[in-house]
Amino acid sequence: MTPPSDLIPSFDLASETEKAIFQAALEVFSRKGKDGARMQEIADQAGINKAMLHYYFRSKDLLYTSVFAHVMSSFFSKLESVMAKPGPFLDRLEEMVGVYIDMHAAQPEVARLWVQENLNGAPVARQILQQGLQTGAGPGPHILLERVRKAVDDGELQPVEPIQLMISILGMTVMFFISQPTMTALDPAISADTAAFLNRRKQHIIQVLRHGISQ
Amino acid sequence: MTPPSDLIPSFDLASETEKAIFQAALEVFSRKGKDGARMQEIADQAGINKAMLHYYFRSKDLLYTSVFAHVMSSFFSKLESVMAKPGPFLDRLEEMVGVYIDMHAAQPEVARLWVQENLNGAPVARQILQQGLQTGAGPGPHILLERVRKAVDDGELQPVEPIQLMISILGMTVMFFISQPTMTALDPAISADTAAFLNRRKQHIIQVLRHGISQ
DNA sequence: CGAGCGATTAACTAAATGGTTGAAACAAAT
DNA sequence: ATTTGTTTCAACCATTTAGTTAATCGCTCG
Repeated sequence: MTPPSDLIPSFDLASETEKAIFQAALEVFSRKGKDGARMQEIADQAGINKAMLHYYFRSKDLLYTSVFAHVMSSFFSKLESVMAKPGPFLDRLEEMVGVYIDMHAAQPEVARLWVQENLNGAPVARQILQQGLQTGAGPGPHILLERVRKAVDDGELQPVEPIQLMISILGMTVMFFISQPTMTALDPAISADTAAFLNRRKQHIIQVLRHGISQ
Repeated sequence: MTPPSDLIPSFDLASETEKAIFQAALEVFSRKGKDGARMQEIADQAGINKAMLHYYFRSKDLLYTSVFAHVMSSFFSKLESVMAKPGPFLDRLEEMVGVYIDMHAAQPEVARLWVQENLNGAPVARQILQQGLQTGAGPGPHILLERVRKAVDDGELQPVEPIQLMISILGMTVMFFISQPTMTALDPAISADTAAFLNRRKQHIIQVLRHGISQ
């Protein structure tokens, strides 16, 4: 069933079922949180028997940790690669906003899972970070912070506290995916054509970041 | 024990225990979500016997719905009263950002509960809205949307899609309270003096909204 | 005092949940 | 065909969980 898609010898010889479990777990955990999720629901969503969950991942805790760690490191590395590029900071920022929104549009569960973890006090995130060795996750968001500091020093930006800007960018890009039910209830145009809405969203964020909204 | 604090005949003769339950439920639900929360944990946090939860609120569902509905309507009414005031839109906005952040600083659980509900697909919020009759909740966020439309028409703002601006404001003000563990891990200065950080946050948001960050 | 009544509690129940197991199905190798 | 190893599953177990109950506390009022 599972053709060895490429010959890269590294990790992840994931079988179809393993991938199905992974995706189902991501969806359920991101909606209900670690404690709210039910193993049976994950199994149903993956279309497999509950025993398989424990066959591939030993326990609920391990399943959650695996999903969270994997998903975060893949997101971070993408982020880094964008921010590491050279060029004017605001252009980098513009690309980052675009990429970030596209990533979340393709997989909104990732942001939701990250929020769930934070609402819960981020115990698993802490544990992963302390083990450290994880996937060589590297500097992660620190790159963005450093880049902002440099841009301010170089006079590219008005003086801005890096962490403040980071929270603002994160908030503007991610908030929609976190509050989608409320927002679509407020404005039906969103669900009518979500892709178009998200394109307008990118432009809006860039506009605000560059020039603000005052006339 | 519970002195009839004022003679307003309306609702809410809540006893001390009822208030304790309410607050404890808010805290636990906001961390774990409706399904993740345990009635025992709520009881422990409130310092009472678990049976009292069912004595005052009949079931877990009813407790959650009560807490969510109450908390949302009180937040909305505050919001409305700020936006309804006259004066230049950007001044209103500035006041709103300040009030909003202060409210969340005083009770971060409210935003967290709202996010939990949204992550879960907002079934309870929907149900409450359909019943409608609830607390005369009124127009709620629509006031903000209308106000933005008017400000654009009057030439006070650059052309902005109201819902986009609303998401941006919400994102910038609320995101910190949702992602506090991650943010404090990234910048220890935050936990050193959170009040000062939040004041800088207000100024930053206003700066971005008014003029953006480009030099 | 003591009858009445709301508030409170420990002990209990039925159902749901995380996790286990032993056997069966399946595939590839010998 | 037999073996060997992996994948899959139904049935099962122990614990946890929402919800109940019946008894008790503590107050107020006659």
